[in-house]
Amino acid sequence: MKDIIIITGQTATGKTKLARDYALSRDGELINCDSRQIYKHLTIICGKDLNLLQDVRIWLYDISDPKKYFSSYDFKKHALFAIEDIASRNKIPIIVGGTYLYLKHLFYGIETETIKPDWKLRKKFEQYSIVELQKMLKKLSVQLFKQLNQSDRKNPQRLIRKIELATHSKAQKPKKPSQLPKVFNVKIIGLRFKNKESLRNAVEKRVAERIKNGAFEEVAKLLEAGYTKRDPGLKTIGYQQLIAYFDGKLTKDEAIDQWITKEIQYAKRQYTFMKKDLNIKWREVG
RNA sequence: GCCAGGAUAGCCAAGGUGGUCACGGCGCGCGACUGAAAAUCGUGAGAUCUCAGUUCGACUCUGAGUCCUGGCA
Repeated sequence: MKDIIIITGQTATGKTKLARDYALSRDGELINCDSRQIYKHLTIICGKDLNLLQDVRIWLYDISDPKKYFSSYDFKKHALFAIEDIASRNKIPIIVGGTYLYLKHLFYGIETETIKPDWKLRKKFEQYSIVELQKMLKKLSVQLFKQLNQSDRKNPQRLIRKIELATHSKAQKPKKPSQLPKVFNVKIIGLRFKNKESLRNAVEKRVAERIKNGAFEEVAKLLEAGYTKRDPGLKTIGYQQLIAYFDGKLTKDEAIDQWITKEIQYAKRQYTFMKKDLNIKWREVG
């Protein structure tokens, strides 16, 4: 059995640093599993720590354009390739990042993964109301609608995805999902904060640092280059708030406060999602 | 000091010829989430400035007080 180490957990817990330590001490290579660090040009606000990683190889960094959508399926494909490459050279793959959906997809697979996004369809239904989307889905497949929980029934993104599945299921039968081969001995480490205070402290400190490092300048440059708040890569905490500031919708202080708040809320959501995975071994920080 | 306006949850804020559980938004708590996930969504707990009066009943009307905002001095 070959070892593979996963380092995930809440934002701002120091995952990258821990991953680097492992990579150095156990001769490993990193695979990024942070849905934002996938993107080129997003550096300061999403915290690519290039200094920390000078002596370690990292995969899946800066591989997609912020205007392009990058899915958990895309991640899985790239990650499987990297894992195989790393392991074939007898090094240890170390996956690091807080995007649990990506990990979930990689480890446990997704049954409907062969039905790919239909952008024309998504575009079309974007403007539909919840009620209209629900009607549409019920018309196509009462079954799929019934399987949705209370929350998903009012979630436009998920309703649209289900409509997508319903309209394409006839043409493409889902094959067996591919996922991480069982030959690996997987160790998942999750980092989480001891309490709310330590989380808030860490986030505040990190935001202040990123502002000092040029967060505002980074956003200005992206806007100048033609990126907008609607681009997949920029639908990201930090960028959204600073863009609102540049648009005159928020004051500087409001933008910074909201950035911090959203980051804290995100950390909470991450843990809510991850704690259901009993394979994660938790370590507290803060 | 005078005139005018205002005081509703941690913050912003609607309301009604006086009558069951006072509209929302943000934040906060909890949760969902199988090709958008730093996304998207569900759900819960929080309030009528103080005192007195009118009334069967006042957050809503009257009076006094306190505080805030603008104008005049």
